[in-house]
Amino acid sequence: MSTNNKRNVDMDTVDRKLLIELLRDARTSLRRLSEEMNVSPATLHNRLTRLVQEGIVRGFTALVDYTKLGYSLSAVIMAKVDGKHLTEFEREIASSDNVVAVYDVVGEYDVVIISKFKNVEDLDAFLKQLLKNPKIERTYTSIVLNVVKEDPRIKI
Amino acid sequence: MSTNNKRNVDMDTVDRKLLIELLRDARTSLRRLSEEMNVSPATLHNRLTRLVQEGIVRGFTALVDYTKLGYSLSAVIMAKVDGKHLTEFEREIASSDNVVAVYDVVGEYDVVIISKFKNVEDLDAFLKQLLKNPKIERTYTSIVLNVVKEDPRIKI
DNA sequence: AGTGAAAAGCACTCGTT
DNA sequence: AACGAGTGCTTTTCACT
Repeated sequence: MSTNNKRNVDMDTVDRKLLIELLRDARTSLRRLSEEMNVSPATLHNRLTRLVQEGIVRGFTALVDYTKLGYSLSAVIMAKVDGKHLTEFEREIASSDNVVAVYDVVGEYDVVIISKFKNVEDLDAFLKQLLKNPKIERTYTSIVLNVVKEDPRIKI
Repeated sequence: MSTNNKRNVDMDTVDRKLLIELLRDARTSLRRLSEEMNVSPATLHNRLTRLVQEGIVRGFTALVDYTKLGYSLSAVIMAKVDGKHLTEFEREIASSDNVVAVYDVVGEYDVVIISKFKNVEDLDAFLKQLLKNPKIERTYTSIVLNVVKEDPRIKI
């Protein structure tokens, strides 16, 4: 009954180096990279197309300092949810504009939600909306005082 | 004694639209965008340079499906840390290759850590290393069974 | 699957307003 | 601060291997 159809993929040195460089700077030019790597630009273009098609690369984005845009408030919310409705609840919560991450976890709680807000009112409204959901048995909210690190990149 | 020198910045419609488009696709061309927006490519180029200089844009990256690269294990770790050493501890933990996020929170715990691993052994080693740190009074680890959502982009 | 070559597209700079 | 135009890069395609 798992819906997880992900599989690990063969990646050679070229794919790996390409991925590392795009993680470092998504706007870098394939041409310059191709010179460094002693392959043709066309090859890198093909490799990148394949990485995107296979879903290894989900897209390219700008990393933004949200505090400078007024999103000064983050929250880590843990919730215990009625098992029958967990998947539905997660889908619901993941579609929210304020939510950057949703993790299905094991332990005292079932879901961990990372969310961002412009002010206390917005966070309050989000939490109130959440709490009136009858699928939720219990929540624990940690208000984030300081985002020490937030970077989707890990060393691959 | 705050080290938070972040400030909110004036962003007009052009900045905002540029940012939204780069969040959507960081490899998009400024020229095409400039046509959509009825400004010159040179203006967009200047705007983007300014956004980067001001630190609103921290960089550009590829969004990667880490499960497809073998990082099938994530963990949400909460820690209660001796107050005197909190900042030092956070700096330490944030520099780890396996850590994508570190949040300074208020409540029962002081720090929330989001981390990724290839296997149970690596997670185990990370946790053991963490637990032998005398600054830590208490931890709570939630093993992530499923990453429902993980996307640094919020609607701005 | 990788390549070179060519055409189309693009970034970046600078002088002008 | 925004622009237009020019120069040199870059992507993308495609026929060939």
